[in-house]
Amino acid sequence: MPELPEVEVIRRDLERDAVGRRIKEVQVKLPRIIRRHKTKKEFADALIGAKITRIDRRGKYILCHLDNGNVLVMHLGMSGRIERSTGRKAAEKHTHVVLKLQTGGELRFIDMRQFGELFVTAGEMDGVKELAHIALDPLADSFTWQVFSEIVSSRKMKLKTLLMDQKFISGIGNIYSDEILWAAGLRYERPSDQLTSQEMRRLYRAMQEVLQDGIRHGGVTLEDETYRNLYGKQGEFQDHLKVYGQEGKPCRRCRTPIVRDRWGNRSTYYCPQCQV
DNA sequence: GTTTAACCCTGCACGC
DNA sequence: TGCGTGCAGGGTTAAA
Repeated sequence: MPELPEVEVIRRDLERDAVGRRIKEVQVKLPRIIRRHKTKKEFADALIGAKITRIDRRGKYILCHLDNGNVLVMHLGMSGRIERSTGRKAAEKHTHVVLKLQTGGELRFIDMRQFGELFVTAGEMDGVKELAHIALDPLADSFTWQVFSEIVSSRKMKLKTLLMDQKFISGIGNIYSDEILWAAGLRYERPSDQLTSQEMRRLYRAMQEVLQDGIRHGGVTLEDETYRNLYGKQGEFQDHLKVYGQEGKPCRRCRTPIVRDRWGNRSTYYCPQCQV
């Protein structure tokens, strides 16, 4: 569920609240979450005593840079979240990893569906090798209209597949891809190499605007309430969704009922009238 | 190169 | 009440 905007909201929270703090103790309650490591000890030893110096984001991955040269990489999967706690409140169900901080308090990794993961790796000059396949961030300054245009037009893929493919564009998932395509007035199955230059510009602008809007509204918290920010607050962008989850409701542009298609094993929502 | 399906997982809704 | 089934979905992988 967490996509680029939700992850960015958490990144900003962590930047405010975790940078400068030292990790005192690491508890791993579910080894599956640190599946890239052979043992809990290997994971914990790479973290204990280290100070968090910077928080970055690469697509849907959060990168906590440490003063020992390591990087703690976190992916929230579908239902993961990170909670800042004083440590006094009992850990809620599905709390799988706890990082206790030297100055008090702790960071808890909570994930009902266990698709999320944490791992520690050596930081390198040009990033983290495990994330080498993750494409440029669509909100990065270097992700220009020209770069986007080249990515889209040089492939023959359905637009939604392309938007969601982390190798080409990072951070977009099922919810935001539907919203971006609605904002651009384009159908999810349109071949990426057959857009007019006007359509291409609309798609680029829609991508930037929808993602920024998502961040501004604190991300999307659906009815399952799995997504919260670092302090447990829900997002508000679900109240601004134009198509995702809006099946049968009138399109905000043309009043035509929004349609839901089963596409692969995902749902996709669109307006059959104004998305062409 | 691109598409499709299966897999991982839990909670919930639904039908019988 | 209780059981089985299907669904939600991100990323990876294998097969088509």
